[in-house]
Amino acid sequence: MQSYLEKINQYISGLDKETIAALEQISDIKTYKKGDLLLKQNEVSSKSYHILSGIARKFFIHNDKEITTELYFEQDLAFSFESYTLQTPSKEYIEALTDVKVSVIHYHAFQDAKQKFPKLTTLDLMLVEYYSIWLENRLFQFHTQSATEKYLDIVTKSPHLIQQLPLTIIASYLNISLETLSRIRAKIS
Amino acid sequence: MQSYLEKINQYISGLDKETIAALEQISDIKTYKKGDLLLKQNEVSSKSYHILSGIARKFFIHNDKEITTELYFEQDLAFSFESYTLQTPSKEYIEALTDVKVSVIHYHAFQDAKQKFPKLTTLDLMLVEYYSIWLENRLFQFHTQSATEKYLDIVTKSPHLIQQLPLTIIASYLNISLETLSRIRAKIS
DNA sequence: CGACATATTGAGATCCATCAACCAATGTGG
DNA sequence: CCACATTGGTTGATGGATCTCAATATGTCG
Repeated sequence: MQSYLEKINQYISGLDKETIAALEQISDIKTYKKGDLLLKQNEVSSKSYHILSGIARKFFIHNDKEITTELYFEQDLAFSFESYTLQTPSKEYIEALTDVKVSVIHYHAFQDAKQKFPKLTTLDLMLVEYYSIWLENRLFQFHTQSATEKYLDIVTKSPHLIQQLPLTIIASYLNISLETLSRIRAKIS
Repeated sequence: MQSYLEKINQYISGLDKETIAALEQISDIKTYKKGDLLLKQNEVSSKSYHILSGIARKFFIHNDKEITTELYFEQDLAFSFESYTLQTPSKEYIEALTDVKVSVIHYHAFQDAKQKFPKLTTLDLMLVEYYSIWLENRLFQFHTQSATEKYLDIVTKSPHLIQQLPLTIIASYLNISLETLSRIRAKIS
Protein backbone atom coordinates (compact mmCIF):
# COMPACT_ATOMS: atom_id res chain seq x y z
CA MET A 1 0.00 0.00 0.00
CA GLN A 2 2.68 2.47 1.03
CA SER A 3 4.53 1.55 -2.12
CA TYR A 4 1.41 2.09 -4.20
CA LEU A 5 1.25 5.68 -2.98
CA GLU A 6 4.86 6.01 -4.04
CA LYS A 7 3.98 4.59 -7.42
CA ILE A 8 1.24 7.21 -7.77
CA ASN A 9 3.62 9.97 -6.79
CA GLN A 10 6.16 8.72 -9.28
CA TYR A 11 3.49 8.73 -11.94
CA ILE A 12 2.68 12.34 -11.13
CA SER A 13 6.35 13.31 -11.20
CA GLY A 14 6.65 11.71 -14.61
CA LEU A 15 3.78 13.64 -16.17
CA ASP A 16 4.56 15.92 -19.11
CA LYS A 17 4.56 19.67 -18.60
CA GLU A 18 1.33 20.23 -20.54
CA THR A 19 -0.63 17.84 -18.33
CA ILE A 20 0.75 19.39 -15.17
CA ALA A 21 0.02 22.88 -16.48
CA ALA A 22 -3.56 21.82 -17.21
CA LEU A 23 -3.96 20.57 -13.66
CA GLU A 24 -2.54 23.75 -12.21
CA GLN A 25 -4.76 25.87 -14.37
CA ILE A 26 -7.92 24.34 -12.94
CA SER A 27 -6.64 24.35 -9.34
CA ASP A 28 -7.52 27.04 -6.87
CA ILE A 29 -6.02 27.66 -3.44
CA LYS A 30 -8.49 28.26 -0.61
CA THR A 31 -8.42 28.42 3.16
CA TYR A 32 -11.00 27.45 5.75
CA LYS A 33 -11.26 28.10 9.46
CA LYS A 34 -11.57 25.40 12.09
CA GLY A 35 -15.20 24.32 12.20
CA ASP A 36 -16.02 25.38 8.62
CA LEU A 37 -17.93 22.91 6.48
CA LEU A 38 -16.31 22.20 3.11
CA LEU A 39 -19.30 20.07 2.14
CA LYS A 40 -22.78 19.89 3.60
CA GLN A 41 -25.21 17.03 3.64
CA ASN A 42 -27.53 17.00 0.61
CA GLU A 43 -25.13 19.16 -1.34
CA VAL A 44 -23.55 17.64 -4.45
CA SER A 45 -19.83 17.11 -3.91
CA SER A 46 -18.67 19.06 -6.95
CA LYS A 47 -15.10 19.76 -5.87
CA SER A 48 -12.16 17.76 -4.66
CA TYR A 49 -9.98 19.24 -1.93
CA HIS A 50 -6.31 18.45 -1.88
CA ILE A 51 -5.23 19.18 1.69
CA LEU A 52 -2.12 21.37 1.75
CA SER A 53 -2.13 21.92 5.51
CA GLY A 54 -4.41 21.24 8.45
CA ILE A 55 -6.81 18.43 9.30
CA ALA A 56 -10.35 17.69 8.13
CA ARG A 57 -12.85 14.89 8.47
CA LYS A 58 -15.82 13.44 6.63
CA PHE A 59 -18.80 12.32 8.72
CA PHE A 60 -22.51 11.65 8.63
CA ILE A 61 -25.23 11.76 11.23
CA HIS A 62 -27.21 8.64 12.05
CA ASN A 63 -29.74 8.58 14.89
CA ASP A 64 -28.39 11.91 16.14
CA LYS A 65 -24.92 10.39 16.36
CA GLU A 66 -21.98 11.62 14.32
CA ILE A 67 -20.03 8.87 12.59
CA THR A 68 -16.66 9.86 11.17
CA THR A 69 -15.87 7.99 7.97
CA GLU A 70 -12.53 9.47 7.02
CA LEU A 71 -9.80 11.69 8.40
CA TYR A 72 -7.75 13.91 6.14
CA PHE A 73 -4.22 15.10 6.72
CA GLU A 74 -1.67 16.86 4.58
CA GLN A 75 -1.57 15.49 1.03
CA ASP A 76 -4.91 13.67 1.31
CA LEU A 77 -7.75 14.15 -1.13
CA ALA A 78 -11.07 15.06 0.45
CA PHE A 79 -14.48 14.67 -1.14
CA SER A 80 -17.56 12.49 -0.78
CA PHE A 81 -16.80 9.72 -3.24
CA GLU A 82 -20.31 8.56 -4.12
CA SER A 83 -21.66 12.07 -4.36
CA TYR A 84 -18.72 13.23 -6.44
CA THR A 85 -18.75 10.27 -8.80
CA LEU A 86 -22.48 10.11 -9.38
CA GLN A 87 -23.03 13.84 -8.93
CA THR A 88 -25.85 13.17 -6.50
CA PRO A 89 -26.55 14.72 -3.06
CA SER A 90 -24.05 13.78 -0.37
CA LYS A 91 -24.93 11.79 2.74
CA GLU A 92 -21.82 13.16 4.36
CA TYR A 93 -20.35 16.40 5.63
CA ILE A 94 -16.75 17.48 5.34
CA GLU A 95 -15.53 19.64 8.19
CA ALA A 96 -12.27 21.44 8.93
CA LEU A 97 -10.94 20.21 12.27
CA THR A 98 -8.23 22.85 12.27
CA ASP A 99 -7.59 25.82 10.02
CA VAL A 100 -7.06 24.29 6.62
CA LYS A 101 -5.41 25.22 3.34
CA VAL A 102 -6.53 23.32 0.26
CA SER A 103 -6.14 23.14 -3.47
CA VAL A 104 -9.56 22.89 -5.06
CA ILE A 105 -10.47 21.30 -8.40
CA HIS A 106 -14.00 21.31 -9.78
CA TYR A 107 -15.52 18.05 -10.90
CA HIS A 108 -16.40 19.27 -14.38
CA ALA A 109 -13.03 20.91 -14.94
CA PHE A 110 -11.34 17.63 -14.08
CA GLN A 111 -13.66 15.63 -16.33
CA ASP A 112 -12.81 17.96 -19.20
CA ALA A 113 -9.11 17.75 -18.46
CA LYS A 114 -9.24 13.94 -18.57
CA GLN A 115 -10.63 14.16 -22.09
CA LYS A 116 -7.76 16.28 -23.27
CA PHE A 117 -5.01 14.64 -21.23
CA PRO A 118 -5.56 10.89 -21.12
CA LYS A 119 -2.82 10.40 -18.55
CA LEU A 120 -5.17 12.04 -16.06
CA THR A 121 -7.59 9.15 -16.55
CA THR A 122 -4.85 6.74 -15.60
CA LEU A 123 -4.03 8.92 -12.60
CA ASP A 124 -7.69 9.00 -11.62
CA LEU A 125 -7.82 5.22 -11.89
CA MET A 126 -4.79 4.82 -9.64
CA LEU A 127 -6.29 7.11 -7.04
CA VAL A 128 -9.60 5.29 -7.03
CA GLU A 129 -7.80 1.96 -6.80
CA TYR A 130 -5.95 3.28 -3.79
CA TYR A 131 -9.20 4.37 -2.19
CA SER A 132 -10.82 0.98 -2.87
CA ILE A 133 -7.98 -0.84 -1.17
CA TRP A 134 -8.23 1.53 1.77
CA LEU A 135 -11.97 0.84 1.98
CA GLU A 136 -11.40 -2.90 1.81
CA ASN A 137 -8.96 -2.73 4.67
CA ARG A 138 -11.29 -0.62 6.75
CA LEU A 139 -14.09 -3.13 6.17
CA PHE A 140 -11.67 -5.87 7.13
CA GLN A 141 -11.09 -4.03 10.41
CA PHE A 142 -14.76 -3.80 11.22
CA HIS A 143 -15.21 -7.45 10.37
CA THR A 144 -12.45 -8.74 12.55
CA GLN A 145 -11.39 -6.36 15.29
CA SER A 146 -12.74 -5.61 18.75
CA ALA A 147 -12.81 -2.07 20.09
CA THR A 148 -9.49 -2.60 21.84
CA GLU A 149 -7.86 -4.04 18.76
CA LYS A 150 -9.03 -1.15 16.60
CA TYR A 151 -7.63 1.32 19.08
CA LEU A 152 -4.29 -0.46 19.39
CA ASP A 153 -4.11 -0.53 15.62
CA ILE A 154 -4.16 3.21 15.28
CA VAL A 155 -1.87 3.65 18.28
CA THR A 156 0.77 1.64 16.45
CA LYS A 157 0.02 2.47 12.82
CA SER A 158 -1.26 6.05 13.00
CA PRO A 159 -0.05 7.60 16.25
CA HIS A 160 -0.44 11.07 14.76
CA LEU A 161 -4.22 10.57 14.96
CA ILE A 162 -4.10 10.25 18.72
CA GLN A 163 -1.73 13.11 19.14
CA GLN A 164 -3.71 15.56 17.08
CA LEU A 165 -7.38 14.71 17.52
CA PRO A 166 -9.81 14.79 20.47
CA LEU A 167 -10.97 11.37 21.67
CA THR A 168 -14.52 12.20 20.62
CA ILE A 169 -13.41 12.17 17.00
CA ILE A 170 -11.26 9.06 17.39
CA ALA A 171 -14.14 7.17 18.99
CA SER A 172 -16.50 8.19 16.24
CA TYR A 173 -13.93 7.13 13.63
CA LEU A 174 -13.58 3.70 15.26
CA ASN A 175 -17.35 3.48 15.67
CA ILE A 176 -17.20 2.96 19.41
CA SER A 177 -18.57 5.15 22.18
CA LEU A 178 -16.41 7.77 23.82
CA GLU A 179 -16.87 6.00 27.16
CA THR A 180 -15.63 2.69 25.81
CA LEU A 181 -12.60 4.36 24.31
CA SER A 182 -11.84 6.08 27.58
CA ARG A 183 -12.04 2.77 29.44
CA ILE A 184 -9.80 1.06 26.92
CA ARG A 185 -7.18 3.74 27.37
CA ALA A 186 -7.39 3.49 31.16
CA LYS A 187 -6.94 -0.27 31.08
CA ILE A 188 -4.01 -0.21 28.67
CA SER A 189 -1.78 2.30 30.42
CA MET B 1 -26.16 3.13 -8.41
CA GLN B 2 -28.42 1.05 -10.60
CA SER B 3 -28.19 3.76 -13.18
CA TYR B 4 -24.42 3.79 -12.94
CA LEU B 5 -24.35 0.13 -13.92
CA GLU B 6 -26.52 1.08 -16.87
CA LYS B 7 -24.09 3.83 -17.74
CA ILE B 8 -21.26 1.31 -17.70
CA ASN B 9 -23.20 -1.07 -19.90
CA GLN B 10 -23.97 1.73 -22.31
CA TYR B 11 -20.32 2.59 -22.42
CA ILE B 12 -19.49 -1.01 -23.28
CA SER B 13 -22.16 -1.10 -25.98
CA GLY B 14 -20.72 2.05 -27.49
CA LEU B 15 -17.18 0.68 -27.77
CA ASP B 16 -15.66 0.41 -31.25
CA LYS B 17 -15.26 -3.01 -32.83
CA GLU B 18 -11.48 -3.07 -32.43
CA THR B 19 -11.67 -2.55 -28.69
CA ILE B 20 -14.33 -5.21 -28.30
CA ALA B 21 -12.35 -7.61 -30.46
CA ALA B 22 -9.29 -7.01 -28.31
CA LEU B 23 -11.30 -7.85 -25.20
CA GLU B 24 -12.67 -11.00 -26.72
CA GLN B 25 -9.28 -12.08 -27.88
CA ILE B 26 -7.91 -12.12 -24.36
CA SER B 27 -11.03 -13.74 -22.85
CA ASP B 28 -11.30 -17.43 -22.15
CA ILE B 29 -14.38 -19.42 -21.18
CA LYS B 30 -13.97 -21.82 -18.27
CA THR B 31 -16.22 -23.86 -16.03
CA TYR B 32 -15.87 -24.84 -12.38
CA LYS B 33 -17.71 -27.35 -10.23
CA LYS B 34 -19.49 -26.49 -7.03
CA GLY B 35 -16.89 -26.30 -4.28
CA ASP B 36 -13.96 -25.52 -6.58
CA LEU B 37 -11.64 -22.71 -5.55
CA LEU B 38 -11.07 -20.08 -8.24
CA LEU B 39 -8.54 -18.34 -6.03
CA LYS B 40 -6.67 -19.57 -2.98
CA GLN B 41 -5.29 -17.65 -0.08
CA ASN B 42 -1.68 -16.52 -0.61
CA GLU B 43 -2.03 -16.90 -4.35
CA VAL B 44 -1.74 -13.73 -6.45
CA SER B 45 -5.10 -12.87 -8.02
CA SER B 46 -3.88 -12.76 -11.60
CA LYS B 47 -7.21 -13.23 -13.38
CA SER B 48 -10.61 -11.61 -13.31
CA TYR B 49 -13.65 -13.85 -13.62
CA HIS B 50 -16.73 -12.53 -15.32
CA ILE B 51 -19.54 -14.77 -14.09
CA LEU B 52 -21.64 -16.05 -16.99
CA SER B 53 -23.74 -18.43 -14.89
CA GLY B 54 -23.77 -19.77 -11.36
CA ILE B 55 -22.88 -18.28 -7.99
CA ALA B 56 -19.55 -17.73 -6.27
CA ARG B 57 -18.26 -16.01 -3.17
CA LYS B 58 -15.13 -14.41 -1.85
CA PHE B 59 -14.19 -15.10 1.78
CA PHE B 60 -11.33 -15.18 4.23
CA ILE B 61 -10.68 -17.11 7.39
CA HIS B 62 -10.15 -15.28 10.66
CA ASN B 63 -9.82 -17.16 13.95
CA ASP B 64 -11.03 -20.34 12.26
CA LYS B 65 -14.17 -18.54 11.15
CA GLU B 66 -15.09 -17.98 7.52
CA ILE B 67 -16.10 -14.42 6.71
CA THR B 68 -17.76 -13.89 3.33
CA THR B 69 -16.86 -10.54 1.84
CA GLU B 70 -18.66 -10.66 -1.50
CA LEU B 71 -21.22 -12.74 -3.35
CA TYR B 72 -21.10 -13.05 -7.12
CA PHE B 73 -24.03 -13.71 -9.44
CA GLU B 74 -24.46 -13.62 -13.18
CA GLN B 75 -22.67 -10.62 -14.75
CA ASP B 76 -20.58 -9.87 -11.71
CA LEU B 77 -16.80 -9.57 -11.81
CA ALA B 78 -14.95 -11.75 -9.35
CA PHE B 79 -11.38 -11.24 -8.14
CA SER B 80 -9.57 -10.16 -5.02
CA PHE B 81 -9.22 -6.44 -5.58
CA GLU B 82 -6.15 -5.66 -3.51
CA SER B 83 -4.29 -8.76 -4.65
CA TYR B 84 -5.19 -8.11 -8.29
CA THR B 85 -4.33 -4.42 -8.23
CA LEU B 86 -1.07 -4.68 -6.31
CA GLN B 87 -0.23 -8.18 -7.62
CA THR B 88 0.46 -9.34 -4.09
CA PRO B 89 -0.72 -12.54 -2.33
CA SER B 90 -4.43 -12.66 -1.63
CA LYS B 91 -5.92 -12.74 1.88
CA GLU B 92 -9.08 -14.15 0.38
CA TYR B 93 -10.40 -17.25 -1.33
CA ILE B 94 -12.89 -17.33 -4.18
CA GLU B 95 -15.14 -20.38 -4.21
CA ALA B 96 -17.82 -21.66 -6.57
CA LEU B 97 -21.05 -22.08 -4.61
CA THR B 98 -22.72 -23.78 -7.57
CA ASP B 99 -21.35 -25.03 -10.86
CA VAL B 100 -20.07 -21.90 -12.53
CA LYS B 101 -19.25 -20.72 -16.03
CA VAL B 102 -16.91 -17.75 -16.34
CA SER B 103 -15.07 -15.63 -18.84
CA VAL B 104 -11.47 -15.23 -17.68
CA ILE B 105 -9.09 -12.38 -18.46
CA HIS B 106 -5.51 -12.32 -17.27
CA TYR B 107 -4.24 -9.30 -15.41
CA HIS B 108 -1.29 -8.72 -17.72
CA ALA B 109 -3.33 -9.17 -20.87
CA PHE B 110 -5.76 -6.55 -19.66
CA GLN B 111 -2.96 -4.16 -18.68
CA ASP B 112 -1.53 -4.48 -22.18
CA ALA B 113 -4.92 -3.99 -23.77
CA LYS B 114 -5.44 -0.77 -21.81
CA GLN B 115 -2.23 0.60 -23.33
CA LYS B 116 -3.43 -0.05 -26.85
CA PHE B 117 -7.11 0.79 -26.32
CA PRO B 118 -7.40 3.78 -24.01
CA LYS B 119 -11.16 3.38 -23.73
CA LEU B 120 -10.48 0.31 -21.64
CA THR B 121 -8.79 2.53 -19.06
CA THR B 122 -11.96 4.58 -18.84
CA LEU B 123 -13.97 1.37 -18.53
CA ASP B 124 -11.64 0.12 -15.82
CA LEU B 125 -12.06 3.41 -13.98
CA MET B 126 -15.84 3.16 -14.12
CA LEU B 127 -15.77 -0.38 -12.78
CA VAL B 128 -13.48 0.54 -9.90
CA GLU B 129 -15.65 3.55 -9.12
CA TYR B 130 -18.64 1.26 -8.97
CA TYR B 131 -16.81 -1.08 -6.62
CA SER B 132 -15.75 1.81 -4.38
CA ILE B 133 -19.30 3.00 -4.04
CA TRP B 134 -20.41 -0.54 -3.26
CA LEU B 135 -17.72 -0.76 -0.58
CA GLU B 136 -18.74 2.58 0.90
CA ASN B 137 -22.32 1.42 1.19
CA ARG B 138 -21.29 -1.84 2.79
CA LEU B 139 -19.21 0.05 5.33
CA PHE B 140 -22.19 2.30 5.94
CA GLN B 141 -24.22 -0.82 6.72
CA PHE B 142 -21.74 -2.10 9.26
CA HIS B 143 -21.55 1.33 10.85
CA THR B 144 -25.25 1.79 11.28
CA GLN B 145 -27.24 -1.43 11.19
CA SER B 146 -28.02 -4.07 13.78
CA ALA B 147 -28.15 -7.76 12.86
CA THR B 148 -31.91 -7.56 12.29
CA GLU B 149 -31.64 -4.46 10.13
CA LYS B 150 -28.93 -6.00 7.98
CA TYR B 151 -31.05 -9.07 7.44
CA LEU B 152 -34.19 -7.09 6.61
CA ASP B 153 -32.14 -5.07 4.18
CA ILE B 154 -31.23 -8.05 2.05
CA VAL B 155 -34.74 -9.49 2.39
CA THR B 156 -36.10 -6.38 0.71
CA LYS B 157 -33.23 -5.36 -1.55
CA SER B 158 -31.69 -8.70 -2.53
CA PRO B 159 -34.28 -11.45 -2.00
CA HIS B 160 -32.47 -13.66 -4.50
CA LEU B 161 -29.70 -14.06 -1.92
CA ILE B 162 -32.03 -15.67 0.54
CA GLN B 163 -33.65 -17.84 -2.03
CA GLN B 164 -30.44 -19.22 -3.45
CA LEU B 165 -27.96 -19.44 -0.59
CA PRO B 166 -27.76 -21.46 2.62
CA LEU B 167 -28.16 -19.46 5.82
CA THR B 168 -24.60 -20.27 6.79
CA ILE B 169 -23.35 -18.18 3.90
CA ILE B 170 -25.83 -15.37 4.49
CA ALA B 171 -24.83 -15.17 8.16
CA SER B 172 -21.18 -15.06 7.28
CA TYR B 173 -21.86 -12.35 4.69
CA LEU B 174 -23.70 -10.24 7.27
CA ASN B 175 -21.01 -10.97 9.84
CA ILE B 176 -23.41 -12.44 12.38
CA SER B 177 -23.57 -15.97 13.76
CA LEU B 178 -25.78 -18.59 12.18
CA GLU B 179 -27.69 -18.91 15.45
CA THR B 180 -28.45 -15.21 15.61
CA LEU B 181 -29.67 -15.24 12.04
CA SER B 182 -31.88 -18.22 12.76
CA ARG B 183 -33.42 -16.44 15.76
CA ILE B 184 -34.00 -13.27 13.77
CA ARG B 185 -35.86 -15.24 11.12
CA ALA B 186 -37.95 -17.01 13.75
CA LYS B 187 -38.92 -13.73 15.38
CA ILE B 188 -39.83 -12.00 12.14
CA SER B 189 -42.16 -14.57 10.65
C1' DC C 1 -14.01 33.65 36.92
C1' DG C 2 -17.65 31.47 34.40
C1' DA C 3 -18.95 28.76 30.60
C1' DC C 4 -18.50 25.24 27.44
C1' DA C 5 -16.10 21.49 25.52
C1' DT C 6 -13.67 17.35 26.64
C1' DA C 7 -12.78 13.26 29.33
C1' DT C 8 -13.45 9.85 33.20
C1' DT C 9 -15.95 6.65 35.97
C1' DG C 10 -19.90 3.83 37.65
C1' DA C 11 -24.18 1.05 37.20
C1' DG C 12 -27.35 -1.19 34.53
C1' DA C 13 -29.21 -2.82 30.16
C1' DT C 14 -28.80 -4.91 25.60
C1' DC C 15 -27.20 -7.24 21.81
C1' DC C 16 -25.07 -10.90 20.17
C1' DA C 17 -21.56 -14.74 20.40
C1' DT C 18 -20.53 -19.19 22.09
C1' DC C 19 -21.41 -23.79 23.55
C1' DA C 20 -24.34 -27.58 23.40
C1' DA C 21 -28.09 -30.48 22.27
C1' DC C 22 -31.13 -31.68 18.88
C1' DC C 23 -33.73 -32.14 14.47
C1' DA C 24 -34.63 -32.65 9.39
C1' DA C 25 -33.23 -33.46 4.82
C1' DT C 26 -30.01 -35.37 1.65
C1' DG C 27 -26.98 -38.47 -0.23
C1' DT C 28 -23.82 -42.36 -0.47
C1' DG C 29 -21.60 -46.83 0.00
C1' DG C 30 -22.33 -51.48 0.95
C1' DC D 1 -32.59 -49.59 -0.53
C1' DC D 2 -31.29 -49.25 4.01
C1' DA D 3 -28.13 -47.32 7.58
C1' DC D 4 -25.54 -43.95 8.68
C1' DA D 5 -22.79 -39.81 7.79
C1' DT D 6 -23.05 -35.16 6.39
C1' DT D 7 -24.96 -30.80 5.79
C1' DG D 8 -28.06 -27.26 7.12
C1' DG D 9 -30.97 -25.33 10.54
C1' DT D 10 -33.29 -24.65 15.25
C1' DT D 11 -33.51 -23.78 20.13
C1' DG D 12 -31.91 -23.00 24.98
C1' DA D 13 -28.70 -21.32 28.53
C1' DT D 14 -24.99 -18.38 29.64
C1' DG D 15 -21.47 -14.81 29.38
C1' DG D 16 -18.99 -11.04 27.47
C1' DA D 17 -18.41 -6.81 24.99
C1' DT D 18 -20.09 -2.61 24.50
C1' DC D 19 -23.86 0.87 24.76
C1' DT D 20 -26.59 4.19 27.43
C1' DC D 21 -27.54 7.19 31.11
C1' DA D 22 -25.83 9.88 34.73
C1' DA D 23 -22.64 12.06 37.72
C1' DT D 24 -18.29 14.07 38.18
C1' DA D 25 -13.81 15.84 36.84
C1' DT D 26 -10.56 18.39 33.96
C1' DG D 27 -9.32 21.68 30.70
C1' DT D 28 -9.54 25.90 28.03
C1' DC D 29 -10.69 30.29 26.52
C1' DG D 30 -12.90 34.69 26.27
